Amino acid sequence: MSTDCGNCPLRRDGRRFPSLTSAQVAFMRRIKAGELHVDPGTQLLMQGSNSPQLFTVLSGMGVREKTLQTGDRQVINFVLPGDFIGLQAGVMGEMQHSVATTTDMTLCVFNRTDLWTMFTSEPELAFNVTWMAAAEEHFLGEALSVVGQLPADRRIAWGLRRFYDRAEDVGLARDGWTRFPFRQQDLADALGLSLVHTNKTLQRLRERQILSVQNGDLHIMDFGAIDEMVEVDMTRATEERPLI
Amino acid sequence: MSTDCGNCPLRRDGRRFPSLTSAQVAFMRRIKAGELHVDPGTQLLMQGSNSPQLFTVLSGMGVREKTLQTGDRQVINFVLPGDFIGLQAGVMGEMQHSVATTTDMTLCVFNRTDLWTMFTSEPELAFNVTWMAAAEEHFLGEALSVVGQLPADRRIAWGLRRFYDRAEDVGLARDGWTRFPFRQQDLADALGLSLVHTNKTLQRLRERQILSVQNGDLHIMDFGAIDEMVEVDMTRATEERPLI
DNA sequence: CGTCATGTTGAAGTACGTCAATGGGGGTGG
DNA sequence: CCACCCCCATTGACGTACTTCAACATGACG
Repeated sequence: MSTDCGNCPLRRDGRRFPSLTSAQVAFMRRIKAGELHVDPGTQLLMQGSNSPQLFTVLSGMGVREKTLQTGDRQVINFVLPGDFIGLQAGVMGEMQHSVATTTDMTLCVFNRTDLWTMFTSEPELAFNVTWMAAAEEHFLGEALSVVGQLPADRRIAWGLRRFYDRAEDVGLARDGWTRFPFRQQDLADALGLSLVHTNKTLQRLRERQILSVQNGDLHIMDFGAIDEMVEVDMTRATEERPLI
Repeated sequence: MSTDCGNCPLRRDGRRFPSLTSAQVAFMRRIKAGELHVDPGTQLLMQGSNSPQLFTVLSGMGVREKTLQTGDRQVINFVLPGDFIGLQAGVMGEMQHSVATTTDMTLCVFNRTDLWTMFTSEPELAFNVTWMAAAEEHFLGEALSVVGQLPADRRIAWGLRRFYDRAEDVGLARDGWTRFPFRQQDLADALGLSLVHTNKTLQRLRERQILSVQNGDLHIMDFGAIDEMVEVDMTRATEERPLI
């Protein structure tokens, strides 16, 4: 049974997504091709492939990752509900990274060809797509700065703080706590660190009562300390963010 | 004297930009607010500011850079003719990085408010904006992978090869040669390396007859060797790329 | 002819990576 | 209920690619 766009779970409750006009809801209903449920450990989009689909994550988490020819892996970003994935293939013709799930996941499926329809008939939604691409571009510039310039403890503080904020935005975090269904290896690959060094640095952050990752839970214990460690501006847009 | 959009220098000759319909040219003429000429060393867009303008680079080069609170600097990307800058501020409200010139530069100026007009009246141009944002997102994901996973010599090989390809796309490179109006410090900051190590690594790449940077010129001597060093897929889109 | 910016070089320190072993929890099968 | 395995977290020892410091060289410019 497919979720109705007029009753999208992401737009309910305290989440930071704006509501749509009825015409926009009707449009989304029309282009929604279906719903996809997948298990943990599933490859959704494959590097080098040419997927005709775009997805919006309704629930569940995963990683966007890029595998180099040596087998080195970079986690580009963690994937959370509300994320729109596949735009690069939709726009550029071929995926240059993969998306893999780490939990059960439910996704909305759209056909790539309908993206163009959106630009001609629903400019506000099209603008939202651009907004999201620009937001992701901004995030990646920040990630590049952190990985390029900061030492291990600050990278980790930044990465987990950013994850927490994103989880909070979609109603998945409260009081410093959130689910973190990833391995230390995933975190290491996201921040350009080795597994061993990530493990040891995580331990010291735990001892310093700053944050802790255990049993798949992330606990931010000292927001102030992280703000001081992280050299980038962590202020977030206060406005609602779009969703496709 | 301002350049006419119908005679845009970027769309002439062997450059990889598509031509526009006459309606599109008329639209561009209408929203073009003016032209800006600046000297080397000029800050165009400032981190933390709220510029009401968007720019397309007509000629000249520079850097997009992010300064951390410690003073550490990350060069996010080199800026070349054809680049569209200011979208993040245009879409998200505030610049999170700066753009600075390293040569004389001429830019087309647009008002941010006209971006919305473009989405309502010229969907194809709006789609092009999204295409460019997705392309930049792709580039940054690749940069993150390289900085996160590869050793110094491969980072440099990747960075300079990518620069060469981009320069070639806009007709500024031939036979392995192109202008490179940046300091070693800029390259180091782009790749997350120290100046000293960048210098020594550049020297070894020169001795190995792979590439050389001297007197503001970049010379790619051995494309094949670079392809082997660089662990990412260097294939480029063969289609024409958009320009705003 | 001094000053400034950039490139170059050597020496010394360290944050990080690699290697390798251990331990624990959760499945699965006997 | 135990035995086995697999995946992942943890720990210690060791090596090194990188950073930092500091000095010097070069050319442009006024």
